[in-house]
Amino acid sequence: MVKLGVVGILSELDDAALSDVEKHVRRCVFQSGAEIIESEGDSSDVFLILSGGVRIVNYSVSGREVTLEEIGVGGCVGHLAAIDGEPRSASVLAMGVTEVAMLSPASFEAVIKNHPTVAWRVIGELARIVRASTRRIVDVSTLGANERVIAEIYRLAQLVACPDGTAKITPVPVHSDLASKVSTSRETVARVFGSLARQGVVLKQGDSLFIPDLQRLEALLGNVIS
Amino acid sequence: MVKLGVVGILSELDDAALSDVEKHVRRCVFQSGAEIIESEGDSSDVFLILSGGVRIVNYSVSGREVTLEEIGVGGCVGHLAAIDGEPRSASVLAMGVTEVAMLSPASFEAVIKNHPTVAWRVIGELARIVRASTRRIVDVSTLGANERVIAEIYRLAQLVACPDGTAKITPVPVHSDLASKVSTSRETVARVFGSLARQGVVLKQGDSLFIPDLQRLEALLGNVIS
DNA sequence: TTTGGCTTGTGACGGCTGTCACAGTCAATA
DNA sequence: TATTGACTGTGACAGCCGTCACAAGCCAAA
Repeated sequence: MVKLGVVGILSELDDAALSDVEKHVRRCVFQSGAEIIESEGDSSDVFLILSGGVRIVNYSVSGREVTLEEIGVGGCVGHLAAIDGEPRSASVLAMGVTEVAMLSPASFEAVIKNHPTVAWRVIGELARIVRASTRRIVDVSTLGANERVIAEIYRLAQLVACPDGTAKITPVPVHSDLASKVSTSRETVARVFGSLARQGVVLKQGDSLFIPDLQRLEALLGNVIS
Repeated sequence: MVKLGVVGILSELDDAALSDVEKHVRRCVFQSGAEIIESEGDSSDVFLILSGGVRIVNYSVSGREVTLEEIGVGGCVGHLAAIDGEPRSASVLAMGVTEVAMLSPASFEAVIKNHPTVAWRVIGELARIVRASTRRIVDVSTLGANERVIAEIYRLAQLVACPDGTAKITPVPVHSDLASKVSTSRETVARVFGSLARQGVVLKQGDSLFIPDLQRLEALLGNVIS
C-alpha cells in the first residue's frame, strides 16, 4: 500500500502523525478517464494522489474543453471546495489508473490546524497555483494563439533542457491536449508544429520532439510566427 | 492610527496577538497612482491594506494592461513572493491615497505558523483568488470579447442587485478600466455599452448605470450580442 | 471663457484564428 | 489482412475584434 508520505503537503509529518492521518482517509482507485470530481457538484472531499495522475478541466457550454492543470503523484486536488464550502470549480479526470486517498473537509481542516507545517505547505501549493493562473491569464490576454503554442513548447522544453541548449520532449504532446492547455484549437497547434518543423526549430524523432536550439525557439516568442 | 484588526487575515486575533504583530510591521502611506510593488522585482514584503485600495496589474511587452484584481481595505497583497521567494508576479498600484502595514516574509511566516487561525484565513484568501482566476481563464478561453463585457456588467450588477430585479451601478465604470479587467479593448467596451443602451438593457442616469431588468442582461449571455 | 486633458462614441479595415471538411498515418485488434 | 479508431496535416472561408483615426463631450483649472 502506497504510503501517505508521498503526498507533498504531508511530507514533513513524522510516522506517528501520518498514521493518525491514515485513520481518517478512505482509499479509492479510479480507472483511466474516470471522473473523480464533477464540476459544480457539491461534494467537498480532498483527494491526495498516491499513484497515476489527474487532469483538471472545465467545459464551456459549447463543449470546448479547457485544461486548467495536470497533477501527478503526491499532488492534492479538490481542496477549494473543502476550504470554502462552495461548489466544485472544475471537473477532475483520472489520467491512467489512479489511486487516491480521500479526506473529508473537516479532517482536512483539522490536519491543517494541528500541523503548522502542513498549513504552510498547503499555502505554498496554493501560491503555486495562483502564480500559474496569473501567468496563463496574462498569456491568453496578451499573446496570440500561435505565440501561446510556442510559449508552451518552450516551457515544456525548458523542463528537460540539456546544458548544451538542446532539449528532447518525450513523448510528443498530443495536439488536442496541448490545444486545450493554451486555449486554442487542435488545428492551430498542428499548423504551428508544421511551421516550426519546416523552419527546423523542432524535429520529430520517433516518439519524441527534439529541439536543437532553445534560443531559436525563444526568439520566436517576440516576433510572431508567419 | 488604523488598527491592524481591520485586516481580514488577522481578524480573529485577540488584542495581545495584534499588538505583537504590530511590533513587526512598518506603516507606510502611498499616494494615488504610486507603484507599491514592481513586477519582477525581488522585494518580498507583504502589504496589509489599512485604508485606500490597490490594483494588481500586469503589462504585456506591447504595453497592454491586464488588471488581475482590485483589493480594498482589509486586503493583503504581495504574499506570493513572501511565500515562495520568487520574484513578484505582478505590479501593484495604489488607487487613491493608501495606507499599508508592511510585514517581512519571515514575520509573515512566523505569524502564520504561530496562529492557526491566520493560516486558515490565508488559505481561504488564496482559495478565493484561485477560484476567481480559474473563472477568468475559462471566460477568456470560451467567451467572445463582447460576452465577457456583458458578463462583467452582470457581475457588477449582481453585487448591488435590488430584490425587484433592478440594479444601479455607481459610478459608471470607466471603459478602459473595465476593458483591462476582461482582456479586451476600450473600444469594444464602448460598443457593447452602446448596444446595450440602444436595446434599453442598461440606462445611463447621471453618474450611475441603471439596469431595469437583470434577467434581460442575463439572457444576453447565452446568445451573442449583434 | 478658453484651454487642456481625460473620456466616450463610432466608422473602416484587415489580420488572426476558429470552424469545417477531408485526406492521410499509425497502431491495435479481430 | 482488413478494420477500426485515434491522431495528424492542410486548405478554404468567414467572422470577430483589435487597431487606427477622428470627432465630440465633460470638467477643472487658468
